[in-house]
Amino acid sequence: MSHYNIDYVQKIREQGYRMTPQRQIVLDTVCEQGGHATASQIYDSVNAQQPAINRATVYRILDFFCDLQLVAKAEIGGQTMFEVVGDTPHHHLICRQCEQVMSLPDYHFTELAEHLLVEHGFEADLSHLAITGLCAACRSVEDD
Amino acid sequence: MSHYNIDYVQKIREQGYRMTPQRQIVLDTVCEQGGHATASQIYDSVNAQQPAINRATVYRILDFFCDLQLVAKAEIGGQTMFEVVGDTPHHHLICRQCEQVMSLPDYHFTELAEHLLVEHGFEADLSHLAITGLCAACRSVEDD
DNA sequence: AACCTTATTGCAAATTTTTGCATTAGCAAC
DNA sequence: GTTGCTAATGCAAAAATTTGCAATAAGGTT
Ligand SMILES: [Zn+2]
Ligand SMILES: [Zn+2]
Ligand SMILES: [Zn+2]
Ligand SMILES: [Zn+2]
Repeated sequence: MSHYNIDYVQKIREQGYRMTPQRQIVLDTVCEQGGHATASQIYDSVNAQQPAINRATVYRILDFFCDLQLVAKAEIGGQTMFEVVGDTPHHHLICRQCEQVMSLPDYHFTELAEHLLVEHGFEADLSHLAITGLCAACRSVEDD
Repeated sequence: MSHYNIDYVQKIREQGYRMTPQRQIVLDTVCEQGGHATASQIYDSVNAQQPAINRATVYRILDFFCDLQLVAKAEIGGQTMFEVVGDTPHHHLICRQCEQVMSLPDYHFTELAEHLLVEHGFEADLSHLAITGLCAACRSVEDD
């Protein structure tokens, strides 16, 4: 999952914010991570490359990227995870029993998005939802 | 929002867990709070009544109630909020611009739940979702 | 290239949340 | 009512996250 196809620098500047080396490194790191990573994991990785970058800075940058929707945050298995908002938006179904995490392409939610827009005028960011519940396997066990 | 109409004691015991005075007080407190409250706010309130109850205990109990689905947790406005799962399940639409929080009855999501069940065998807990996006008011401003 | 405005950073401290472990106390069985 | 098993609590320390503030630097302007 790379970010090089989005003009994130422009996206940052056109809102009056600034691009900094710290932000560049954090963004690169989140991208390299590929899947989901916690803030702490991302900090560790950033720290390994650039020990001078402060922990608070990394946390603030992750927050900032979420606001700009360059990065998505979701609670998965009791942990807050970060992931680049890439070219393939997706959602997750998380089993509360076996903790399994399934991924799901986002077209399943277009109907819902449409509904929220038409009936509530609300333009939902359905780019990375984490929904908990019981997976098929765990459901059949519960039926005993 | 009261919990006195659910047999939460049975729900706890039938899973092999125990009812304790600490759990009783935390549950009462979450109910009294009415709407959403952070773990810290709940601790403060518990602490005011029973200073002997430890902070870690309150955090563990909130987590426990979430697992049992007596309490729902959701990220709202950048904060993790707790709320009793009452007799009227609902969801929230949170505007990323003006931070406004709207409530929504849960029947809007039955279609989605159905879909996830039929196509993915996944029984979603759609009891308290928090969806971010842009509200109608903020959308019309952006169109300028 | 020098200058200005103010967004961003680093630092240190505060706050919040999690964790390991010894002790306590539910509650089921007798 | 006593006993026994083990879930749950308190405590203290660790880890994670947030915050206030002075110093720094991005990037638009001259
Ligand atoms: Zn994901
Ligand atoms: Zn499962
Ligand atoms: Zn709610
Ligand atoms: Zn709004």
